[in-house]
Parts: sequence; C-alpha cells; structure tokens
Amino acid sequence: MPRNKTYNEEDVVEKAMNVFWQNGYESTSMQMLEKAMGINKFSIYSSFESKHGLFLECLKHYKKQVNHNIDKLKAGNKGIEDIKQFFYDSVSSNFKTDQPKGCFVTNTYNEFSSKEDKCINEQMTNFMDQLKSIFKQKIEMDTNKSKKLVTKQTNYLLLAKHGLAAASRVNTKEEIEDYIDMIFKNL
Amino acid sequence: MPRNKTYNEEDVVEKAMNVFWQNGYESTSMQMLEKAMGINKFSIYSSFESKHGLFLECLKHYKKQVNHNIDKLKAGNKGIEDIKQFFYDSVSSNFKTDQPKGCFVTNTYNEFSSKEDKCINEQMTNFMDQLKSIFKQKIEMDTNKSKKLVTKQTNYLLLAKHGLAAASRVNTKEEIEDYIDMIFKNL
DNA sequence: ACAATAACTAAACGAACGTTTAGAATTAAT
DNA sequence: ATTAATTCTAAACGTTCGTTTAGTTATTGT
Repeated sequence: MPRNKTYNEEDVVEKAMNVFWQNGYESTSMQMLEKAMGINKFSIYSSFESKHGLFLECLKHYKKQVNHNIDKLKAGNKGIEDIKQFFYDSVSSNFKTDQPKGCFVTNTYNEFSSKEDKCINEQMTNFMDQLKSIFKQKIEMDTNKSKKLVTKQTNYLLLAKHGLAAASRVNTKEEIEDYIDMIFKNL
Repeated sequence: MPRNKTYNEEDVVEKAMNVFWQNGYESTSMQMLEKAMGINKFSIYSSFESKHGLFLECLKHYKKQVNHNIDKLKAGNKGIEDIKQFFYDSVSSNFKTDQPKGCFVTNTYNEFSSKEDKCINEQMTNFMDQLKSIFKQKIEMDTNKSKKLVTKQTNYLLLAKHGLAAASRVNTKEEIEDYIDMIFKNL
C-alpha cells in the first residue's frame, strides 16, 4: 500500500563508499553523505540505521567489487606470478579515477587500528586472512620451499600489499610499478 | 614581575605527542590533551595557539627524536646495510612500549594525504625528501648500478619503509623482522 | 608592602557532529 | 474516493568539538 523508495540502496551505498573511501570514516560527515548519496538523513537512517551501519555496508560493497580480482587470483595456476598480477590489478583500478584513493580496506585498517571496533576489526581480519591463505597456497606451489620460507614469504607479500595500498594514494603509477617489480624480484 | 609557568613546554609537547601518535589528529580531543599534558586548555592555547599549532610542534619534536636514528644512518659507511639497520632501529623503539604506535610521520601522512593542509604537507614532504636523498646516497655507493636502478631501488625502499611503519602497528616483531629481511634480499 | 603582570581555573561560546522527530507528500490497496 | 502505510522534507535534538573569556591566584620587581 505504501509509497515506494525513489532510490536504489545499492546505488546509494556505492556513492557513500566513494566518500568514505576518499576521506575515511571520521572525516566524512552525514552532510557530505547526504549530498553524495542524493537522499537525506532520514532516508539514510531508515535504510542503514546509523553512520556506522552504512560504513559497514560500504565495506561489504567494496569487498564484492574486489572479489573480481580475488577470483582471478584464485583461478590462476602460475603461483607467485598470479600474485604479482593481482598486485597490478589492484592498483590499476585505482589510477582510473582522477583522485587515487588507495585500497579502501587498507585505509580503514589504518584508521581503525588504534580503535577497538569489533565489527570493523572482524571485517578487516576476515579480508586479510582470506588474502593470506590464498597467497600461501600460491607460494606453496613451489614444493621446494621449506615451511618456514613459505610463512616468511607469505608475511612479506601481505605486508608489501599493505604498503602498496597506502603508497598508491600518493605515488605515481611508475613508482608503484617499479615497486611491484622489486617486490617480486627475489621470490 | 609575573608569575612563572609551572610546566615545561617540551615536557608537555612530549606528552601531547604520544596522544596524537596513538590516536591521530582528528580522534584526539582537547579534553584528552588536557588530561595527558596535565595542564588546562587555557595554558595549551597560550603556549601553542591552537590544536593545529600544538600538533605541528609535536611533529617537530618527533623529528628531533628520530634524528638520532637518522644521524646514525648518515654516519654509516656500509651503504645499503646501513639502511637495513635503520629499518631495524626504526621499529625496535616501537616495540618498547606496550602499545605499538607505528611511525608518527607515516601515521600523519596517511591521515592527511586526502586533506590539503599546507603546513602538515610541507613537514611531511621535507621528512620524506630527506630520507629519500639519504637512501639514494647509500645506494649509489655501489658504483656499478645504473642511474635507473638507483632510482628504482630508492623508490622501492622508501615505499617499503612506509609499509613497514604502517605494519609495525599491527604485526608481531617476528613478522616485521622477517619482512625487513625479505626487503633487502635482492638489493 | 604593594602594585603590576602573567598563569591559572572554570565556565561559556558558537559551530558542527550524529541522531531523532513531527508533519507533509505520495502511493497502493480497499 | 478513501484509508492506511511509508517515504520524504525540514527542523530540532542533545553532545561534543575547538576556542574564548571573565575572574582568581600566585609571583616578581620596586
């Protein structure tokens, strides 16, 4: 019987995500979100309960998007070479936009690392663990490597990815590609 | 003729720095600063003009502290090996405290990268440029390297340092040391 | 001792924050 | 056409933010 929503929830989440992605959680105000999403506070709250709830939804939306890259990574059969390609894929999407925003997960990771937000931290840990286990599998494809070396290289690549994401906000494409090149030189 | 200050400015800057370092700029309130510094808002404003002014003072104070590590790096004559030691030195001080806070400059770099704060950005650029030129000198000590390779390795180490600083807030000492080990494996 | 000066306390400032609420507008079923 | 339900608009909510302002207290030089 009632009136229908004039907006699509996934559309407005996409728009909100870009604002959070660019500015981080704290520096994004409800006012900015209203403007970017094209709906007003009431609608935001009735759809997402709170700013925090909206942010979580944006994180999930982001994950869905990068799942394309993750799937490609999983599907490969070239071991470490697949990871390298994944690194390239991860940054290339970042340089399509006029204003590079890095990796949304990593940005969030940095912003929330000193806080104690259970929901956010769970999302972060999930994402990182997933990536870690995929990296590990890829590295293990070279059966010559000792267990210790596998662990070491896995940690190395995870931290390198972390640094890469942070750097991709402030460095040029060439610097980034040189960086990726160097990362994989000794694996 | 007048009354004297009951606090030492450098002492309270040190205390303020630790709060900013732990929580970042935005998430640190004047209330928290009052409590940590042991003086009240009036005194803070009369000494540092504003929250922003205090923050800049904290950044300068931090730089003074890490200058010890930088001097040691400069003084060395072992080229890249000196940089590796500098990496170790940079993280070791971080694990003395019960709550690792990463590198204050890098944290600030991350938080302010999407903002347009001239003063802060200048401080950041100065610091990074200084580090970059030192790294470059060290790498150039191996005269076999082409100009292009020197540039590549310099960028690589700078980004690696960036990633290291971010990681040192959330990773264990062992993971970090493995990471450093791997960074220098192919240089 | 006294006046001058500056550091201190504590309260209040306006603005912006995230959130809520009251009421008008719109739609779908009866 | 009417009614019930729900979205929308817009104003207001209480807090907290960074900052300022009176007014008090303490100290120094005369």
